[in-house]
Amino acid sequence: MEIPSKFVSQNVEDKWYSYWMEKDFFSSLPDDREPYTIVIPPPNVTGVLHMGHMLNNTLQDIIIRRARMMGYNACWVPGTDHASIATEAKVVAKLKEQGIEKSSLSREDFLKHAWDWTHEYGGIILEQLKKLGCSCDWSRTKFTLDENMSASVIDTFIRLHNKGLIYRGYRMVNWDPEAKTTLSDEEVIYEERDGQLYHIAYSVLDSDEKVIVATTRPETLLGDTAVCIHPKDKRYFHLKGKQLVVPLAQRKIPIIEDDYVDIEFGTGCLKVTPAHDVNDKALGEKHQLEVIDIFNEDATLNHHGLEFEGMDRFEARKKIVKALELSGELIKKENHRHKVGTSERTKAVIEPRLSDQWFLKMEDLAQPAIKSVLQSDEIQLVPEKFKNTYRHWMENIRDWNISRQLWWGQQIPAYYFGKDNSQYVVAKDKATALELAKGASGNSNLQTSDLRQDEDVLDTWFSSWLWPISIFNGVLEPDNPDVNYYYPTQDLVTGPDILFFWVARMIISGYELRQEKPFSNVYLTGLVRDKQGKKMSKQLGNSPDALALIDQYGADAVRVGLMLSSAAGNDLLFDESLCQQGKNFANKIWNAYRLVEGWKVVETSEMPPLNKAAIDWYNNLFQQVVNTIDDHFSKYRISDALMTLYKLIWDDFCSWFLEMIKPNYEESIDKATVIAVKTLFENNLRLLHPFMPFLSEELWHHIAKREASEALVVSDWPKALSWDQQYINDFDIIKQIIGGIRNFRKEKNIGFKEQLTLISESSIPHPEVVVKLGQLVAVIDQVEEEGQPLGSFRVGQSEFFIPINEAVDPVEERKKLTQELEYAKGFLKSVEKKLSNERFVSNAPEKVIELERKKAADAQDKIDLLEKSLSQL
RNA sequence: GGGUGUUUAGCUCAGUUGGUUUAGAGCGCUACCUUGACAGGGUAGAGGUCGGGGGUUCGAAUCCCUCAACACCCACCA
Repeated sequence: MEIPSKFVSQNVEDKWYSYWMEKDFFSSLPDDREPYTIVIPPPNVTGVLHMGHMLNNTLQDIIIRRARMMGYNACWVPGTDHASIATEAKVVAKLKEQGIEKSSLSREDFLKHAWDWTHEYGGIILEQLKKLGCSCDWSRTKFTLDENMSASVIDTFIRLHNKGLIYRGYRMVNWDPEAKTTLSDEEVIYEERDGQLYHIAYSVLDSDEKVIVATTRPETLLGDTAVCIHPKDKRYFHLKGKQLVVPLAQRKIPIIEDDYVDIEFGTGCLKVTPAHDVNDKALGEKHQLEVIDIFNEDATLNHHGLEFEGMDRFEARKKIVKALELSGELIKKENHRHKVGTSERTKAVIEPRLSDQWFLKMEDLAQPAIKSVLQSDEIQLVPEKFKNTYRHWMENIRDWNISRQLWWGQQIPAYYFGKDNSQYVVAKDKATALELAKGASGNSNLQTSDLRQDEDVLDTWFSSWLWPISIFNGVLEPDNPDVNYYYPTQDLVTGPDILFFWVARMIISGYELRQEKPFSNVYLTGLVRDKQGKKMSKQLGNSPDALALIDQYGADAVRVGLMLSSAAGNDLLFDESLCQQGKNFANKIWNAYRLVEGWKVVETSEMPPLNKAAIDWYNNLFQQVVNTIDDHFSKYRISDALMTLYKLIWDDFCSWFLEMIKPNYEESIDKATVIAVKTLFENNLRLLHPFMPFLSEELWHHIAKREASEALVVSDWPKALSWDQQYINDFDIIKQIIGGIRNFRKEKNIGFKEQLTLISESSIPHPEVVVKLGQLVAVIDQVEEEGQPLGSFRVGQSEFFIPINEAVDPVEERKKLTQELEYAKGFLKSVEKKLSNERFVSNAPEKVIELERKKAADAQDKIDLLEKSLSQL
């Protein structure tokens, strides 16, 4: 026997993955079967596999492998996302290392570098997913910047623009001065920081009076165009209509009144800087104030910055505070803790900035998406608790800023022309744009060179929101066979952190573009956290190396480790010991196989009754478990499904079933039993395959030599049939009996099998309890026979004793029994109290009362028994 | 500031419309057994006033109120 005593995963993983790929088990084409489709949440093309990916891709693989075995046309479409900001930031950083500034490159040259980068590192993550065992249809791999995918994005932009849903607006946006781009609200992270609140004196024009204004950002005073007071603030009544002088800048600005101002905060005076604050912008518009933008795009001061021109904003702040101190206009500084918006990607402090941006109107688009999740249940969120979050966001949805000042992505298909580029048209290419522009301007002499395409690209999410449609080319060819067959998909598995960025928007685009939901179920995983409870992420660097884990424990073990305790929507505190548990499990199964394989088989002998009983029992138990597991799957309780299987295999199959079947040392076993055991083993492997694909496939081929068409990956998921519960109940009793006897194994020095035989051949004269299991008969009697009690066992809630010829310590036994008796009496008392409660009897359902009566009767029986036993001790 | 959710054994979590739960699982722990499948395996056991307080009910981990801690989301007050 050369089978190693431990399961070695590495070779097995490579072997079977390439086998599956070679035999083309994962790819899918439309046929007459029912489709089961999952689209992968596309990871960042230059990303590396982390725990979050492992978690949600394992889930998807489990679901799709089971679907495949259930006879669906399973199709899991993989792909990657261009992740405009993140990738561009990486490319810029890399170029910087080489001494190249982005600003020194043309758009074309930069994109060339970006593509080089993508080709070099892109797809690494997909290779890593293969290591994990992901059974994606790799022939369908998509990238959000593929030609067709980009064309789909442009097409959608044009379509929505022509519907009047996309518009251009001069808006306050989140500006990342580091990346020199706008960020969506979702990409801004607010951090608590200690700052200072500066009280600055503004002189009232033609008066000696000063007005004190509080601000956390003194440098923006250079862009002040008013100071605002509350109209009912008595302290400042006399200032109404007057003008102030901005310190340093010496500009004259008006005092305006607005009840927006909080009288209580600071000094009750608010400096208004329309160019650099969202609220100030609103005030500015209301009161028609001038807008003075004091920053360049990298947040250094521009020509409005006086002598501070060219300085970085934080540098300028220091200098300006100093200058105000010198001039006596800085009245006081106080510590002030406030929140500062930072860029998710570059960590730079974001700057509110006014600029031209493209927006998508969301309110109307959101309606079908609200309905399908919250009213019609066309789309199920798992777990349901996310419905509330979803509702809250959708009902307060704001227009989506879809432009980004980047180069890496789909360039916005808007073409400007005319005087100062004041006009524009939207078209899929320059030639079409030219025609449109000629029409729009009435100038038929326009040339291609008169058109200037918008410099910005579209938000990455504006391409990924089309993902379930565009990967089947359903945007450009809405009627093609693929999209008609695969769309809508079944399940989406992703993290709750992108419920809005992505999930909600896919639902919106699905209804807008195809009038149909993109998927039926959304399984939201938890975030993977480390032991300290911190979110695991690349940025924090606390994520364990996913591939190292696979190397160390094996892919199957890591999959099991991740699944073991990760209920949907609950965060998972990742602990490597779970992988060890997975590895132990793999090893256990491996060795169970070694045991079976090592048996000496005899063709001639008959199957002993005990084996027959055990096989019947396990068959029934198996059916019950299949039903349970299917039920767990239908509720997306993957973790529970695995735990159920884990217990079936470890406890019932290995610890009970195989122990009963296994021949004594040096003895042989009949062929019929071995065949039956191997069939049961195979059934176990079928259930196991989605969770542990490599190990299960390996053993599947050890058990029998099989053709490709018979591989486990494409075999049948066990059908959930009915079972005889009596078998299972009876065996539970047998287990308890044996458990009771086993305690005395040492004294008796007999094996497991003899124990069973002992029971089955027992010839106690007046049996009070007889349990039948197939042909196995356990006969149990109370201790009133000539023998001394050797051991006790419980059946249900009753305690019984087996007469055996060895004595137990009577003192210990008495103590134990007395304890049991007191407990039983207490219990009976509580039940009787309940039963004597009139309100209970008159109100509780018949079923419940019946149950209580039974409890009482059982307890009484037990008390009688115990008392009898005690008196005999 | 607004919202949502979580709080059950040492750890990670189940507990489905209040009633077969005198609260369960896995891991861990303790004791004993076992060296011919399994540097492991088996059996048994300990361990929880279900975050605190109040209420509804014949009956509450489960429903209501309140307080506390934690997490996340949204908005962002100079």
